[in-house]
Amino acid sequence: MINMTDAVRRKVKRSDLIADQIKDWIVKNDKKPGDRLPREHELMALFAASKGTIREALKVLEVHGLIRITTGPAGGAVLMAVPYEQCLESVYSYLYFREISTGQVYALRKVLEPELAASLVNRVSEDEIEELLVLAKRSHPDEGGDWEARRNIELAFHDRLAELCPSPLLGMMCRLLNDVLRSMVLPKYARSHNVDLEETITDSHVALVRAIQRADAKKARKIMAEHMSDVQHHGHALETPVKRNLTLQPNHTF
Amino acid sequence: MINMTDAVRRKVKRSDLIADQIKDWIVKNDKKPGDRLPREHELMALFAASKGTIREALKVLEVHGLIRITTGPAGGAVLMAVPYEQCLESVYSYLYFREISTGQVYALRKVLEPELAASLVNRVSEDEIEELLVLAKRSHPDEGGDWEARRNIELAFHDRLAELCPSPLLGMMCRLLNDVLRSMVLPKYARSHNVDLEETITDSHVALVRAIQRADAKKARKIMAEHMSDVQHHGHALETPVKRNLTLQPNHTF
DNA sequence: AGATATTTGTTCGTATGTATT
DNA sequence: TAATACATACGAACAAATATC
Repeated sequence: MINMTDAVRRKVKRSDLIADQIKDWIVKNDKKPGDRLPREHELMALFAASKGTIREALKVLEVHGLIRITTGPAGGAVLMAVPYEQCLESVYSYLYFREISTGQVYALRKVLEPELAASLVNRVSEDEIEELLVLAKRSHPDEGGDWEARRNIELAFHDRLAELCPSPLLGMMCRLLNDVLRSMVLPKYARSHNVDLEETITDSHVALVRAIQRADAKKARKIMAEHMSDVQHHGHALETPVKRNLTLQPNHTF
Repeated sequence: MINMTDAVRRKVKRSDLIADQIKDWIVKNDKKPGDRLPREHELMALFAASKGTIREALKVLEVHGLIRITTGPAGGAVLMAVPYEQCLESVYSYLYFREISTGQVYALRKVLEPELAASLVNRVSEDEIEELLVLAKRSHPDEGGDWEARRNIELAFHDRLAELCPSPLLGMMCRLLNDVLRSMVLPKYARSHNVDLEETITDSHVALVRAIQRADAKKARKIMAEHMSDVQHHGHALETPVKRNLTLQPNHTF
């Protein structure tokens, strides 16, 4: 049965309790990103705890990505909108001891990406359309680079779509799947240089951007659905558990 | 552009670096849930850091839910599969400063829950079928309890489905949406005692379990899709941003 | 550019609590 | 019950970073 009390009961340490108290303080005082938390010494007085304990409590918020701590005068803990990477790191930890197959990832992308595509209609500027077009064309096999680099560009295109998504939840889920694909599946991917498929991919991307530009949600959803079928059939061959990861690799830049 | 180096570069503190080193140690030594990490003193020697720094590093892993630290002899840090609640807490932090509408939540459930239903075919035991049936019937308006209690039972049914899902990713996403609904949307929900709808909901749940029992994936998907349309239309009226939360409430038990 | 004040970061010593044997 | 091995908490001192004058 659903029982959250176990998770809550596990918080017996003073630092964990104080972490929750600080969270309550944030909600209660309606603090926004950029606002500063009280200083360590003030927190020590506020919650009647020693420096070490307060620091452990702040560490909890910092690990969640809720605050950034800087030294020096005018330093301290400032609130911030949690960056996506922090969320990803937690989800990676969650998935580490669970078996994921490539088929499961593709199955999810198949239903989520079409929704993503449709959600972007009337939501992207002309500049962003242009940016997407450039990115889409860069994944064409004639553009050079090796096979893996082109796959990364392809995923970067999907990442950009997710970033532009007006629904934070949908955007997060799509980026999540992209990252799982990138860091866990791609390295195992058989290097099957299927040029026909690669051209189809590029064409789909371009057609998709055009549909979004024309504000044709129905067409955008359809193109993405077909696109997902294409890559699913290709990737489905390797029905293997994905490689596991705990730390984020800084290889995502290109 | 996608640039993970910022997130990585932010880790300049010794404790964060050591946390990553411990993660690498876990992956390298192929440690599994239940295995123990070296003692504090050994870790101090291994990574040449003081007690406080090691403690902060362990704190990072503990916040992610990757280890649980117990006191006493034979105590210390033991590895564990990250509980779902820990993942949820991170996602809550991620969503805290982002605007989410109820419509976005329902739109996602509409595409994910049917997949969840289909994924359960041939994956649940007779005992679990029986358990689901009991749970399904408990949400009937004749079963007593107030409106909110019945909504919670309804969500508990969906939670159980997600727990049984063979795909960790899909299961996690569905539970996530349930929790967002429960803790952020339900409290605002107009108490519209629509008895007809409530009976329809119970019927759908029962029919769904029967379809799963008959291993009829197509029917299961269809029933869930219609079910999602029903509740979406009802909940869609309140197109408001959802209430924000940072700490998990232990109210989920009933 | 350099000194200084302010704030976090790190370390140590010690005392306390807690679970095992 | 007592001895133990360990984590937890506190306080004080010092180190490092950084904004400001």
